[in-house]
Amino acid sequence: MARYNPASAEPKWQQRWDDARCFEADKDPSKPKYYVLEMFPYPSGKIHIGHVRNYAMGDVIARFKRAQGFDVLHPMGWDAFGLPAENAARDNGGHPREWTYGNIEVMRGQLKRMGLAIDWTREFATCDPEYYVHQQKMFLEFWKKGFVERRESLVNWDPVEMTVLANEQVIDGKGWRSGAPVERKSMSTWFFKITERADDLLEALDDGRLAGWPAHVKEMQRNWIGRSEGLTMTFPLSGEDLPAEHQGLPIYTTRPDTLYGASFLGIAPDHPLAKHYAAKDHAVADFISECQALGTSEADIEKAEKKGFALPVMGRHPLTDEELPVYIANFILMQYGTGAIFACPAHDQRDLDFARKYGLAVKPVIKPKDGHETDLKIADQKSDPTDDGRTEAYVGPGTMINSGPFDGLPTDEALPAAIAKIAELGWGEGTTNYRLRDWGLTRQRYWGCPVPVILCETCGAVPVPEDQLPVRLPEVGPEEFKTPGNPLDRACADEWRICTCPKCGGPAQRDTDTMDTFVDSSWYFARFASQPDDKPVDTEQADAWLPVQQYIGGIEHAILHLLYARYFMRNMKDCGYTDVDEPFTNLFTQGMVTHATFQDEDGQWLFPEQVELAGGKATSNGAPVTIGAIEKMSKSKKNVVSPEKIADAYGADAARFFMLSDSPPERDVEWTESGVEGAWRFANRVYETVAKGEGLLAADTPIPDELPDALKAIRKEAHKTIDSVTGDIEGFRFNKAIARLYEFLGTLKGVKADGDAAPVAAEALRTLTQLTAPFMPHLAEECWELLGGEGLCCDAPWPVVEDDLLTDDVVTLPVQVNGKRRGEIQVAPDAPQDQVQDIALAQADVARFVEGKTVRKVIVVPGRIVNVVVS
RNA sequence: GCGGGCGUGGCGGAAUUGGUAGACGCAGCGGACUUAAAAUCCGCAGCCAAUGGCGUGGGGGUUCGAGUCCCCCCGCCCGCACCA
Repeated sequence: MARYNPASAEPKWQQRWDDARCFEADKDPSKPKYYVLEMFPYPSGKIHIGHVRNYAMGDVIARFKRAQGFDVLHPMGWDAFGLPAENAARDNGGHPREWTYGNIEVMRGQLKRMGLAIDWTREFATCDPEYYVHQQKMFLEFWKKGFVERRESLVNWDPVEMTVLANEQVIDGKGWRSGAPVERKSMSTWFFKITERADDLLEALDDGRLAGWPAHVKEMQRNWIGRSEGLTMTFPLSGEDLPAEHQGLPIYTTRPDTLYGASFLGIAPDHPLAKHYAAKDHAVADFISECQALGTSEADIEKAEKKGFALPVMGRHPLTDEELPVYIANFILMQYGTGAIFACPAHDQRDLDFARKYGLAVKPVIKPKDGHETDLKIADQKSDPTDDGRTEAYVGPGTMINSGPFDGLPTDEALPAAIAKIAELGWGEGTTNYRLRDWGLTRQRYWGCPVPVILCETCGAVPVPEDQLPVRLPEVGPEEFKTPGNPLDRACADEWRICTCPKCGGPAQRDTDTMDTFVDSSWYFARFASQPDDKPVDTEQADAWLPVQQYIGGIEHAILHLLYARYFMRNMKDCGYTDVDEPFTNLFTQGMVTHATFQDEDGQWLFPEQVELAGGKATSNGAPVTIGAIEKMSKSKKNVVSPEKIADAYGADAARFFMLSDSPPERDVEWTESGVEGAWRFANRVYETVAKGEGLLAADTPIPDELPDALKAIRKEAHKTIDSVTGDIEGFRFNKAIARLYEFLGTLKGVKADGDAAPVAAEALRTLTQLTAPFMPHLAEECWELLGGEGLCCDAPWPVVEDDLLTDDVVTLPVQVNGKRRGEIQVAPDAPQDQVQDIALAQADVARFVEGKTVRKVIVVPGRIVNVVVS
């Protein structure tokens, strides 16, 4: 018998699908719409196996939903702007554009080889001017509406990439790509005012709008937004040379209840007041630079010593009139709150550490709840009679003491009372604070979407008139990419950059910044749904598809991309482009593909294909090889496999199938050669099993109502398999769906396909083929053709379960004696309890353990289990 | 430190959510076919002192019955991290 040959079958069916335009969306308005999307790839050069897993998952959903009668949108495109293209031009010559489009060309071919059910008519790259022209238009619209603004601010400057980074792109004080320590620099750049939408972005996480998102992703976004309720209040300051603007110090606190425990005020090293004194006093300036050198990049910041510098000013407590010293303190962040705090050492650990170091007062104002009594000893201390000398701050709830009018109140009541009191006295008000910062959206790079703005000496920033859009990137020579920095800022771009102001006609320059690539990816999914020439989307058309019902991608985008896209969608809604605010109804974050690592005797990493595995030992050309940890595939450790080589050896179907078969999709999966071989074996067994029923579907014989038990059992298995595979696909349990397919294939092992058995075999083999189709679409078409099915398998409607075939006539019940399994009985599923009980007690294995004992109770759980309790 | 998640055979993982623990796959072992090997097919397979006992990181509890629920402990992973 001929074996299944993916090398010829796969291209053949891909061509047929193409010719029939099977996967183009929007063909049948009578069908319900379903939009499934995987995060689009960056055109780095070639597809890696992680892409295969990602797109295989989306493809299962796309094909499954299509078979279920949905009009499915499953598009593909390219997240094509970004720094690697410039780096490639720097290292290898050429232009970022050539590199990018060349890579797209290659990767498109590789993706097509996977046989994905994609509507390629909607493909675009974000570096296409036809795409970014609309992004520029929206930018200007957002600007007009006040969603975006240009402002002077301290930015995160990556000295290696020579560009600004968003806060989200700074990891441990280092650039997320370069790894270089980030510097702080003052610049005029553009910001999306995402903090204005912080509340709505936060609320949607909890109000059911994102019910289809994993809890941990929502939790990460919640933490990232970091909303806190508190009090902003101003402490009066007095001291030498204090300019008017510093005669009050605004601070932010989430613990206004501890206000009576204040013993000093603290400001961040880069606070304006600190700078004021730094200008006059070298000691202050030295201390500030010392703090900045320490930076936020210290890994063990937890242990970093609290340090401070006392300023020649005094604060006054508005409630108690006490004098409070003012310190520059290294643990205060300018970016959070007002960059200044009041410190209550008794009830904040950092404040306490600081107070102990500098001998400042520690005054408890909260009496801990019962059980914490020992935490508060009123001891004799010289500095403060209420200080008991402890080094651990009490941060829990309790009852207010030493707090004037608040004495006796529980802390949760003292908190709003303190805010009300301060507000009443006019010293401050209750405020909400966010950890989230506005999104600095521009980069000082060439290969990005140009900011469509002209900077005029007299008019300031002026929008490029709409009829002049898109502002295209100017052509610059390949040598420009060998120089660090932004070519748009250099003489090579003068012809483009130097222009006249559209407003006053005077001399002006273009903004040489380009947009962060996260802007490009914040709305691409909408453009997939609708791509008119004259506007970003046609609202009606886009909203017919949006929101994306199922979005699939890596957990690494849990914060950045997914938060930005949610934000951007809201801006688009306010501009009337859509009625949708949440772009992704259901989100699935898939795990990574990992692989064992191999090292030779010299510690050099080896590619998997350089290693022979036999009997648990690994060798390379006879030399011993150490098998290392199973890790995320990375070029540096060479633990990578090429999807192309796998497709050559086993076919795309086997690769896709194995990716989904071994682990739950949200977890990491280890790529193994033996695993993909298992998938290959499965494909062949399916083909050989189906081959027994050649032409059966063409015969189209009805299944008789009365069947022999053996044939009825096959029908039951088929329908149970339809039921479980359908549920497992819907629930993203692809590994379980595949286990069911293996099982079903096992039951069909010796199946007869002729005579009386033919109609049942036809149904069973058709079922096997169709249930396998979302995972192994090429094989399924080959089987479908073999069976004589009508048209293409991918067009056939999903099999429907006959419910009466899901129930059994006889069920096997385990029987326990005192909770231990002793035997089993066979009864009708609806047998009366006392009958089941009698049968159970009569069963020989059970009787043996009951003999000589008293039966106290018999528990019968219908259809499940029997438990006999004896003593 | 805070937040989230997890811990089941040699490995990846199932277990209808309180009801037969280990489905399915991988690796392993035995057999068939072959001169032989590969491939393929058939079978076995949690552990042990085996008609029984023990088993879901450890200890306790609730229950007729616990991988699943509750309490304590141990270990691992992820995110945030001097956020006032």
